[in-house]
Amino acid sequence: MDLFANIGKAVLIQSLGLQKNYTETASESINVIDHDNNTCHNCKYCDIINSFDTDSDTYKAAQVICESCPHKVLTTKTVYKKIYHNEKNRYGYKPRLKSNSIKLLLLLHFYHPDKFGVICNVNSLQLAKELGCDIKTIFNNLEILSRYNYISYCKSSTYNITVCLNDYESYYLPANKGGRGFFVMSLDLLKQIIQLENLLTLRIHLRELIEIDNLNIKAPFTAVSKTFKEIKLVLPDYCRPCIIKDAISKKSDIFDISVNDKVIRFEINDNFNCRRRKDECFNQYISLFKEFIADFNQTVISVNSSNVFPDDSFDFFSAQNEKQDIHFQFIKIKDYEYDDLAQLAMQYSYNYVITALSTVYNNYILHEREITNLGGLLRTIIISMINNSTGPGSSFSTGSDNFSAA
DNA sequence: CCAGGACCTGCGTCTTTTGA
DNA sequence: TCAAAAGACGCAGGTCCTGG
Repeated sequence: MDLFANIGKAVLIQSLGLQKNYTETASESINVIDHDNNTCHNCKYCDIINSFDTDSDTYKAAQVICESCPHKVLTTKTVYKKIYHNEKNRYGYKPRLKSNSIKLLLLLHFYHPDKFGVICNVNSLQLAKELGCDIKTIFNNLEILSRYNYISYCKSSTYNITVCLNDYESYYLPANKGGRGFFVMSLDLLKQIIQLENLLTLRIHLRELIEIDNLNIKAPFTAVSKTFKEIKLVLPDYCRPCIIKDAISKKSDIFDISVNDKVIRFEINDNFNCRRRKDECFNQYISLFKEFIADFNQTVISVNSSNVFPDDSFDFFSAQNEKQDIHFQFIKIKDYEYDDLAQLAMQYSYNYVITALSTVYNNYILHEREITNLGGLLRTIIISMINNSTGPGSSFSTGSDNFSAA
């Protein structure tokens, strides 16, 4: 399982149920020419503005002249704009899902889908274990997800299934090509979400997570406030305030929820603020890799001069066994390649990347074979390690990986 | 297959809000 | 201020989900 998964917002919102349509009046202050002052009072064009019909050519001509008048005085005016919100138009429609279907859909995203959204040979027993439900429930919900067009799936053996996340390719499209963005979910957050038993609690939590994520694009946000009315818009009709109250009274580690009067405030626990968490994590990985490479190159110097080999759990120096007097090379990594390394570590864990790097070292760098795309090469190696299960074990139980899932 | 529970719908009744 | 409209609540009964 991956440590982070990208989940399309359109799909997620459809699964939670579309918000009822509503209109919002937005106000905006704009600068306009103030004709009600002493300089204007003796002007012909001001007189026209005040007396002629706004549609007339004379009025429009006067407007143009006023616009470039050196004596003009500006004032601010508030204008109101009606904004229509229609999620069905924005995100498309699929039927609203129940608790286990939502959780299963999220969970599937963590089994490294390829770029088309295809996930091969997922063990359904493991899915059941992750969700804490019966395997029958897994198959029942796969059937529901498939019937509602969220996924396509088939059994590849008694317990293994192969899945395609139907809308996966649209997750990464820009807005003008129909992309609606994706939510970056950490494995930790998923585990918390799975703990939520009440369906409405689940829906409200996911909605607020998306909301905070959307706000985070512009500036860092840690809390949102909602009225009961606003929450009701995203829930089925029968959800009266008392039912919502009941749903938000269920404790979770994700949000600190406080209610006063008619406003409910959702304060997110920093550990689950994924976008911030991800940036932090990304930077930590970059410095970790830089540190590793610097240390490694130091080691190379002493290995080449003294022929004393360090304990090397990642097999960087295994070539010593095959050939005496080997001259070990430095690893040179460009700045943008560190970004790729960090990206891979986020997805597959630090240890996988270092193990893959040792393979590259032995097969490319020592043989002075040219590497055109280090990131791509490492990814290919990691994927084949995962498929053959020869990787460094479970990606979230390794010691050097302690901040990736914290 | 089916019992039991979660989730949802419709309806009567009561309360609050709206707007003339 | 008051009546109509909208909202809230609880209940009965239906549908869907879960797991033996």
